[in-house]
This record gives sequence, structure tokens and C-alpha cells, in this order.
Amino acid sequence: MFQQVTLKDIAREINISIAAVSKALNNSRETSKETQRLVKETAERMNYQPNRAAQSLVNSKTRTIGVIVPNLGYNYFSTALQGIDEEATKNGYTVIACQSMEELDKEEKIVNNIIRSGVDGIIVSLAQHTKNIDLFRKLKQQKMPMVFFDRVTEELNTSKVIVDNVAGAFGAVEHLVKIGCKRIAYMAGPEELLISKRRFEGYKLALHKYKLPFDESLVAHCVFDHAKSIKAATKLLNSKNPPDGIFAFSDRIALSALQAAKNKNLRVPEDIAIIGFNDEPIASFVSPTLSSVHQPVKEIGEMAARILIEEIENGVSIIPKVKLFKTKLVKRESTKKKKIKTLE
Amino acid sequence: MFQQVTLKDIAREINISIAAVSKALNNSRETSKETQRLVKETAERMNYQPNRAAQSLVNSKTRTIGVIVPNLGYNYFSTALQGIDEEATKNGYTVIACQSMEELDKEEKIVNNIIRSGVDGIIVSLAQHTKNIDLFRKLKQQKMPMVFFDRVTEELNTSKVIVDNVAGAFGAVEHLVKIGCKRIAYMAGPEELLISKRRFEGYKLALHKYKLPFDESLVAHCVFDHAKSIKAATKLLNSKNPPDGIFAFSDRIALSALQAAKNKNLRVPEDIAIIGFNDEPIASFVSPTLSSVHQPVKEIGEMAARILIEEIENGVSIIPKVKLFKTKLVKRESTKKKKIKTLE
DNA sequence: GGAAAATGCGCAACCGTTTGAGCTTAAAAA
DNA sequence: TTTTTAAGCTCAAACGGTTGCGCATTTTCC
Repeated sequence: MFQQVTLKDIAREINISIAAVSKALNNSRETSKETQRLVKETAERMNYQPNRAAQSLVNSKTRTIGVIVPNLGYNYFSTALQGIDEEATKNGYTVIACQSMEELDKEEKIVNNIIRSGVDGIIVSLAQHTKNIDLFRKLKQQKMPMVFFDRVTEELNTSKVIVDNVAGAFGAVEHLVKIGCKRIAYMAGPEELLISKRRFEGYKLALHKYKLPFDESLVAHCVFDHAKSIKAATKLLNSKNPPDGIFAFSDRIALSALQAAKNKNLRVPEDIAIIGFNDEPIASFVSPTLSSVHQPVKEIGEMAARILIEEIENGVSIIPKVKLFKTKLVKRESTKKKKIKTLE
Repeated sequence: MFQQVTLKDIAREINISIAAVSKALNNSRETSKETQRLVKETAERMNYQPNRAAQSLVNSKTRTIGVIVPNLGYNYFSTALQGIDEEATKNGYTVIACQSMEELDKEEKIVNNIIRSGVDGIIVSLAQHTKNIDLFRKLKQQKMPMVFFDRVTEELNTSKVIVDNVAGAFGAVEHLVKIGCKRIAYMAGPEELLISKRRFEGYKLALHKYKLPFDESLVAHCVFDHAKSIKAATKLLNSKNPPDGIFAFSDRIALSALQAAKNKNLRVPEDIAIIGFNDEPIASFVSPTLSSVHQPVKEIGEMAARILIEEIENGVSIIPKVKLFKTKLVKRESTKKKKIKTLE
């Protein structure tokens, strides 16, 4: 490792017991103000840094939190990680970040690995097809502090940080309706994903409110693969009765839709309006710029960390905290109002 | 923490000393094959996980590596982190990731924090204006294993993983020349950045080779700020003798240039060709798609981790390893060949 | 002024693991 | 059979902290 001065050194320096030094540094009432001052001063001067391993060993705490996300390369997750990292650092915790690469077995391996490396708690966003909730269920039983965010599961009653996906989706679809779309498609995410289902609900609610018929054929499920998503979008656009608006599960899928539209020489938004979800930076860079449903991702990360640290320090409560953030509709070129006639 | 079964439990279970259990698990010759088998079997059955803190304490190794990058939100760094994480995991190390947010004092704080939390080594990409090399110099003196990547410094003789920035830049500018550009601007990064200087060298080399005059007024230094970069690009484009090609330090800056061109209703690449650096995913999404100089970012991360682990396990060698990766020119729409007349 | 209470410090055990130095027993050499 | 050697195990110290308890010493109170 990289250890130099220990309690022993300080103790020797000022002719005092190791125990006294430790207590002085921890402001124990068993030491005098004067000793505390002297000890702290010496510690500072000698540049003492407590050995974390030793501390961990005795109080069974590592001040480390583990983060498991599907892919650190996704802007969404790296941004969330930023928030987590910031909040953790502020509270004297360090963050271990791992990615499941959307693979179930890897997720399991990582979780085990991260646990054994001694984290005090974990923050998780589930892999795409996660079915192995059992692992997390077991952890929960063992009272491991645990917070899920974004990719959460209903099957586990733990703390969660999410956005109101239903409302977000509703707003997006409502927006499409208001700019004149009559046939709105939903390019969903993987079927297993709860957030995809939730957005589906919001989609249907909006259709219902605006008395648009729900058409099963306008729903396409996508995996996270640009090429495949383009194909899915193309299929939609090629159908006998194609949509005039697409609500996509994510910006990435929306971009695939955009590409598909371009390939077919369709104008966006005139021929087909497109709106995504997440409001990743790329949304403002593409052409046409992409409307999207904004999530306060960094805040979500911060909140997840805050809740986790709370659980670590005060114990896991029986009633988990669930924090719901609001989304914000961001209108851009890909959903500019259609010609007047649609305003009828 | 989260500890259950210890060596003691195993020892009790099979009526053997703790020491014997430890040795058996570590395949010590001081234990019989038979005991080893039995111990391992029992350990497996009882789901034993060694307590890392205890191990760290005794052998002064944490099997943890620290990564410090300017910003985890940049695709470049999160991709590198992916590579680092993968290689680290493969070797039984865990990764602690931190971001300096391009701030010097934060970088210093983070480094200290990460060190005291007991990492075995660090992988660093420097913050924008880093002048505080002293911190790292001290670490080097103390033989802390350390690998720099991308944002490296010449002032420190440590292991490094970088791309051939000069050649990469040269290739990009050469490409601009070949499609017919006569006045090529360089939108540089922050002046302090070595990689920006290197790309500047490549830029000048290419100009020289193709007998194009070097014009100081065609060089603009940018910080990492979209709005400011747009301004810088606009200024270039508004000059009396504007460029017909722009080589940008990064894709992000290239995108700012693209935006500036659009604002002025210039056609890309007809009026102004633009090429970036890094080949981030966004380059293929913007319109026109952006040519760029590709870096094998994930491999860079992997290599950095590999070298670091080597240093951790075999000691820091006097002659540091320097690994230079090749870049690859990726031609896209933003540098499509100009009209025939320029091919003269 | 003397007993009781409070203050400040040191002793020693403990967290879980590793590791060299014995120690015991059985096998090999004399 | 006796001695040497090796194999296989246990003991105990060590890593660097934390913490309950006991012991002086001082302060408080009657």
C-alpha cells in the first residue's frame, strides 16, 4: 500500500499511549482538550493518514460504496455516476464503479465481487434482461444497504430513485398530439424493462385522453443496438399505415428512428415527428435537433448516494425511501409544429 | 461491512487451526493435498469470502486501483474507464473512479483522498490546467505505481499510454489538403495541454509538407465550453480571409465549429470542411456526419491498467513503459471531396 | 480535612488474515 | 534400533487501528 506515519509514531513523538492518540483524534471525552490539540497538531505536522484497512477491520465499515450500472459508456450512467461520486466524496466515501455490460452473469459476478471487496452499500441500475433478482433479494435479507435507480424492479421492496416515467411519456405523447400527430408509434425498450413498461403506460394514457385509437402494430420493441433499431423503425415507416409521430424509449432509439427516416427521405418533423427520452447532450447536436424528455440525471445520482449513505449510517429502514423526480419536456426541431391544417 | 464466515469458522468446522486453513487456501506446501482439498471444499460450502481489509492490513496491498480523469461525462473517459475496469476485473482488482472536473485543487484533493483510501496504484489523465505536477512528482519519488494516459505531462518520467498525436493530426490535415482545402485552421485545445501542442505540431508539419503557409491568425485556442468555442469558430469564419477547412482539437470543438458554420449558413464541407479528433459516437450522428481521428480508447484504458498492474506486482521499474497507439483517420461527410476544380 | 466523584490516561483485547518459528509424528537413513 | 529428515500441523506475533475497563490523580462537596 502506501502507508507512512501511524498512531504509534504520533504516540512515540509526544510520549503518550497509542490509545490516547486515537481517542484524542476522535474527540473522545476521555482525553483533555489540551491533549487533543497537541495530538491533532502533531498528526497534522507529521501528515498522518489513518489506515483505512485497519479502521475497516475494527469497525466493519469501509466507507466505500459500490455502483453497478449496465454501461459506463452511456451518457446517462456516467452522468449519474458523476452525481453519485460528488455526493459520496462530500461525505467521505469513495466509489467503486462497475458495469454489467447488460449481461446477467456478469452482473452477478460483479455484485459478488464488489460485496466481497467490502462495500458498505450498493447503488444499482439493473442490466437489460435481469431476471436474477434472487441475488439482490438475498442481499436485502442480509440488510445490505441498497438503492436502485433508473432500471429498477418492482419485485424488490428497496429504496429507489426514479423519474415519473408515466408522466414523462404522457407529456411526450401529448406534445406529439398537440403538434398534430394522429398516428403515434412507441418504439419501446427491451420488454423486460420496467421503465419501458411505465413509459408504455404513459403512452397509452395519452392516446386515451386524446381519443386516439391504440394500435398494437405501432409498438415496436427494440434492444440497444443501433442497426437493429433502425430496422425496427424502418419497418414501422414502411407499413401500409405508417405513423406520423414516434415516441422513442430513449434518445438513442430516437436517433435510430431519425436515421431510418433520413434513409427513406422523410422530413422530420413534417412527415414524421420524433421525440426521445433522457435529453442526452447528443439531442442538441443532431440535425434536426431532437426533442426529448429531460431527466435530472445528476440529481438522481446524488439522491441515490444520499439515501444509500443514510441507510449505511442509520441502518436499513423497514420502509424503503422512494424518490420520484419530475421530468421536463424539451421541445426541439424534431417536433416543430406541423402545418396549420393539422391545427384545425 | 458485510462479513460472515471467517477462517475461524472453517477451522472450527473441521477441527484444524486457523493458520492451517489459511495456508491450505493459499496452497502452501506446509499443508497436505488432502487438507487443502477438504479446506477448499468446506470454504466453498460455507461460502467463505476473505476479508479484504484484514488481508490489506497484513500485506499492505488493497488490490484496488484509482482512476482520476477530468470528467466522467466525457465519452472519451468513460470509454477508457470501461477498458480499465475490464482489465482490472480480469486481474482481480477493483477500480475506484474519480473526476477532477478539470479543477486543480480538486485534483489534488482527490489524489490525496484516493491515496489514503489505500489504492495500490493510480491511473491519471490530467486536468486541463494542471500545473501541480509536484504532487505527482512526490508520489513518483515514493514509488507509487502510476500510469498516465491521454492528458499526460512531459515533466514526469512515468509510464504513459497515448496515441501518436502528431501523426494523427498530420493525417487529418493532410486529408483536408487532399480534398482541396487551401486555408486550414486549427481550433486548438487549452494551451497548457500537451496533446494540443502535439496536434499543433502535426498540423504544422502537414502544412509544411504541402507547402501551405502557416498563418498564426488561423489558430484559435478553445477551452471546453460549447458557447465559447462557437464564438471562437465564428470569429475565424468572419475574418477577412476565412479558412476553408478546420482541424479541431476534439470532436466537441468540431461540433462547435459545425454549429458556427450552420449559424452562418455555410455549407459543410462545400464552404468549409471540418474534421475532429477522437471519433466519439456522436460524430456519426450529427449532420453532416463528422470526420475524425479515431483513437482506440478502450484499448488505451486496458493497456494503462495492464501496465499499472505490472508495476504494482513487479515493482516500479526505473525505465517507465511508454505505449504509443496509432490513430485511424475516419472520413465522413464533413470532409467529402470538394468540387472537381480543386482537384486540379 | 476526608470521602466521593470526576477527569485523563494506559492496558489489553479485538477485528481477520498471514507467516515464520517451533513442535510432533512418521518415514527414511544409518 | 537409533538418528536424521521431512511432512504437516499449531503457536503466536504482526498489520494499525478502536474501545471498555481499571487506575491514578485531581476536583468537588459536606
